[in-house]
Amino acid sequence: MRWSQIFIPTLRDEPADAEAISHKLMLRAGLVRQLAAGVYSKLPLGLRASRKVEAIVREEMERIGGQEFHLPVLHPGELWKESGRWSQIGEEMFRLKDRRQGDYCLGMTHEEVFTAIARDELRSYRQLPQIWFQIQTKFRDEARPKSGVLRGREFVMKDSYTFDVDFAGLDIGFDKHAEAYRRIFERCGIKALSVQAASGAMGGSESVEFMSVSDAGEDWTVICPGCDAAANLEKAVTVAPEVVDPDAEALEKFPTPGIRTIDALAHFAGGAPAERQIKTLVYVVDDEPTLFLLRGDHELNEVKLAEATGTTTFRAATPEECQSALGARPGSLGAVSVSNIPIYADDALKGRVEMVTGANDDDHHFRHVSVERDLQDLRWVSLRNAVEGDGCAACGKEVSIKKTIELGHIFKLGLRYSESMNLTVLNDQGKDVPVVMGSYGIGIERLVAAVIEAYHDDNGIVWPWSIAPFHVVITPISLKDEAAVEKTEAIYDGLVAAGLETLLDDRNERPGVKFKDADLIGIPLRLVIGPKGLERGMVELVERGTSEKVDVPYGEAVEQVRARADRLASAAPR
RNA sequence: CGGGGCGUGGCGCAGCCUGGCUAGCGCGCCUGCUUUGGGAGCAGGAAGUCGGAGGUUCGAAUCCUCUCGCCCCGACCA
Repeated sequence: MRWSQIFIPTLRDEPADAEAISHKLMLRAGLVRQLAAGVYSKLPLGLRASRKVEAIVREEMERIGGQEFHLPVLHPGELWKESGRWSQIGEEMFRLKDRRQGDYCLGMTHEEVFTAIARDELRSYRQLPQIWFQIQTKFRDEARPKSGVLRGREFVMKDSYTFDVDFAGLDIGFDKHAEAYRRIFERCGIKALSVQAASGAMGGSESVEFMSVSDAGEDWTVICPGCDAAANLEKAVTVAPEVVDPDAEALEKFPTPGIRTIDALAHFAGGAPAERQIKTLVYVVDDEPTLFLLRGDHELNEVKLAEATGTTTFRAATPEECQSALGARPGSLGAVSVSNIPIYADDALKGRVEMVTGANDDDHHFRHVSVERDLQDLRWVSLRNAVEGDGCAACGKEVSIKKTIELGHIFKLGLRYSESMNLTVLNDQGKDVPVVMGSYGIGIERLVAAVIEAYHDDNGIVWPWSIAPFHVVITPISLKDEAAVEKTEAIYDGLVAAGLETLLDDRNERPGVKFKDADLIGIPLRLVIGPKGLERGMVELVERGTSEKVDVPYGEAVEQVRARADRLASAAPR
């Protein structure tokens, strides 16, 4: 490909609207352009990179027996009403009406459609297992699109679905996907952690996320350096460093005028540091006031709250509701002697004595509180967010908490969709049984962006070989010397013939411009052909990643590039 | 949805508070000449409904009202 024949609108200035590095570079290198919030057009270079990722994904899906489909993006609302998600999902779904006022939506995921196909076509356990996948556009009306294509409202996803007659089959399909995903990310050059995750509204029993550590990420992942375990902060259960309490004394109420916060009480004479306080939070759970107790310096995790209570219908109580439930307003709330309200307590409070907590009497607190002595009917659960310094629940080693990009997510759905949508097959006993499903996704553009987050320097993108939109860029220093041009063309033809995706920078630009652009768009190998070298019969081969330069004889150029290419290509697994 | 910020030639910005000639600057773009190993120089040139609507005023990019869009923080996130 000649540079003059491919549209690569590079930008000198940093786009004002971009914050994330990958976002800036995707715009600057002419990979994408924004159409609306969270909606991006792929330009030729961006499309080439995406296609590389898609090809890897496709190969690995086929390796585990996946069969490629291509489903509609326009879905009848009826289908989503069957699964129940038409009403479950809120504003995140793009909905529309056809001319007859029928409900439709744009697919945000494809469980419903794949399940409908399976329901219509699968009759017998003998047809199972099936692994079905597609690479298709999804639409999600995100509340806050951000960071370029990292969180878009329209994006391409590889989604796949497994159909099995039993849960043992699901486990196999799930493990196959985990292995395929591991290979996909590795081939893309990404170190992806597999992370225990909350299933959310997706339903199902188990889910694993594939995370890439990056400041541009939006998820927090708790990582244990000892046993290699990792979990999403939403789910991670860790052990707080032990606190040594003094001997228990008798419960005592004391006045705390104007003290409303943990922090204020920590600085109040006669108060206590945050880790010696009990934080009492009141939520309305399924219309019932409910207490949640945490150590003063710990944060409530609402995903865990949902898990503990078994419902997603909850909200923080208003001050008025606190008043009517406990007799005091926020700032003076506590659980001492409370018995008519369900109380969930975070594990970190177990066995603690000499604590301070609200007295359910405005401007008063209790001190010398012994948790197990003074609080009744506690339901012990993990409620808090893990924090740095906590110990791994498995091996005890201190965990770290890192920002990560969610590249993939795999779910054991179980019977969630087969039951609601009536997908059954006959088993070997001739009995109708619901099909056991799994669902698995990888965001294509997000993966491209994550690669850029991981592979760039001050001058631009540094593509790994496997995803580079071109392998080699030829940079002629001058187009004036006809003999040099002829030699350049000969090398170009040779590289193309050798099967290398080669970009010939035939633009009549000054060398500096060409070098800058070549670095910016991140092509792994650059071949510089200029008068200086040609005088000596040499051309210069430069590696983008290492900046390593070698002079190679003109006559060996194609061969040498090929050798270098083979080395770069084999550095990543195939 | 709460909070903050920003919309001025293709890109990056100034001007706005304190209203006033033909709305500036850098980059890019076009033409010509010179140049050509890390974003060239000179000369000439094209290009802007100042996001939109309404209002105040003799006069609005500038003041007021409404509205649309985009970015960031948070909430949310199959």
